Amino acid sequence: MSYTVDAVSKAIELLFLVAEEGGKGVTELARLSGNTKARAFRLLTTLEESGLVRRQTPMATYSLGYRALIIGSAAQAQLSLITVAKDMLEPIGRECNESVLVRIRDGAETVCVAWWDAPHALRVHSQLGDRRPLFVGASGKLLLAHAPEDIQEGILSGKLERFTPNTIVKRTELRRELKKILAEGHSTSLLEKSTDMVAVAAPIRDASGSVIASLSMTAPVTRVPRNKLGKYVDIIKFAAARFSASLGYQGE
Amino acid sequence: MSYTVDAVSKAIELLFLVAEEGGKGVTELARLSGNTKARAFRLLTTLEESGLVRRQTPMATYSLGYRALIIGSAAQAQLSLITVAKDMLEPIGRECNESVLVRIRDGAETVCVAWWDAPHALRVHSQLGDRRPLFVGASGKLLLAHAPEDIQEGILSGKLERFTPNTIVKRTELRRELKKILAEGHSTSLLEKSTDMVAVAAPIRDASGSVIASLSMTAPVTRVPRNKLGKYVDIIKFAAARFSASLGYQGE
DNA sequence: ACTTTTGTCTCATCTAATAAAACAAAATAT
DNA sequence: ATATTTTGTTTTATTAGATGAGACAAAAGT
Repeated sequence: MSYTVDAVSKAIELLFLVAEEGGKGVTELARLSGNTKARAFRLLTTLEESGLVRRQTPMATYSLGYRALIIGSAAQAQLSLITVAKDMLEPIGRECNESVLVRIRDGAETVCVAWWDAPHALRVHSQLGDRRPLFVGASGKLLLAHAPEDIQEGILSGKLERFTPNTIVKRTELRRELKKILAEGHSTSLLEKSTDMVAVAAPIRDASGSVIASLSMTAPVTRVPRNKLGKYVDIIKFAAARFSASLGYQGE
Repeated sequence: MSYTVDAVSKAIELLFLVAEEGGKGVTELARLSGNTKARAFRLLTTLEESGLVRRQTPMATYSLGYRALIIGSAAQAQLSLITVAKDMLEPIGRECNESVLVRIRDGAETVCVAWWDAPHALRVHSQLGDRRPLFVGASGKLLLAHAPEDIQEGILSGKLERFTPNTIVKRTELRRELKKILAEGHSTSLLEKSTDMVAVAAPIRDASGSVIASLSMTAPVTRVPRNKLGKYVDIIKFAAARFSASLGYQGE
């Protein structure tokens, strides 16, 4: 028996459901979450009372509330990864003269948690909360390479969706790529996610030494052709090491 | 009997407590939240399992987790106030050529939920989640004027902390000011919160007509002396009206 | 080495969350 | 308009499961 309170787990599950799919009613949320209508109603009412979700009348459709926003900003202040990123990302970006961002793994996806946009007219526009699959792109593959076995197996046994001609969709090839990423300590992407972008990523470690995030640079291929990518590998790897040091990582 | 689930309310209360005071242990959180140690432990373990909080070992100290961050970014996407602000704030700011921001009321405080920084060397630096009391400054007083009676009474019966010589600390004066704000449809602040800033605020209304936020402009008094403030009143009032219209407000 | 304080765990008790079903209020169809 | 379906909301009796108290262990402090 684990030390968790079922009603709370179910309520949080419901909160995440509302986060993913805002604007749904009690009946649908109940169905999607596998709760009875009565339970879903009571849990949602409780969440509403706290301000985490709010009910749009009429028709009682639920979406996230302002308290969720506030919790999010408090999290930004408490997560050292984010506070460090706030200080370090801009200098790193200026060094690259390209957009840089920090992504973490959330299940089988990566999420952008911090970024700095390069001041070019043509640039990648990133945003807090941007998601993408774990197996494409420099940071995706990097985080996949450092993910627990079960996550890796989950990805490798599922279908690998093709985004561009360069997307790695063959299992064996992806496995080889992951091995290479671990050996070299960085990851690159040439037009894997979209046909005009390249990227470089390196691991960010916390005090315990485990990889908690990726630091990546991404730029249009027209500005950074593949033979010029090597220069950025060094910058990003070194910057990621400094980043890790700021988080208390002692290794090398 | 209200339709809320007690365990869930208590868990969320604990989540908010962790948001306010990160880095505390089970015993202290239990004491602060009025729960038994066993209950606090179980609730925190449940929150931890969901990723909303995380436990720093050793010493089991709790702080917000990445899921809180993710929920926050989802909330930004779902709250129309925020999405509208993302589009409208920059043009409004450029029109003023000063920093502009949107604040909401949270209990007896205001919270910054969106902002645009003017590109001056000397500028107000705002941030998501910035808090301040409800009775000082242009947006504070504006939101107080539109707050429910019990909130107003709570503020007016408590102590009004002085921040500058210009802070309104007399009840009767504050009451008069609130009445004036309601009558005129905007609010101003001359050096009330800090000795070098002035501000103008106007109400943002949603489709139901209730005031849900304030739109304000704030600038150093050296750039906007008090006799030049009138110009901004018009800009901000008009901008707030457009803002409200974007949120579905039909009135005038 | 001792004391205090912390986090973790067990267990019997009874609160309080639950499912099911009735109800009401919309929305949709006829 | 009226009937029908689908929604959200409320009640109630039942028993699952959350609870408080306190034991325990592992640190932290003295």
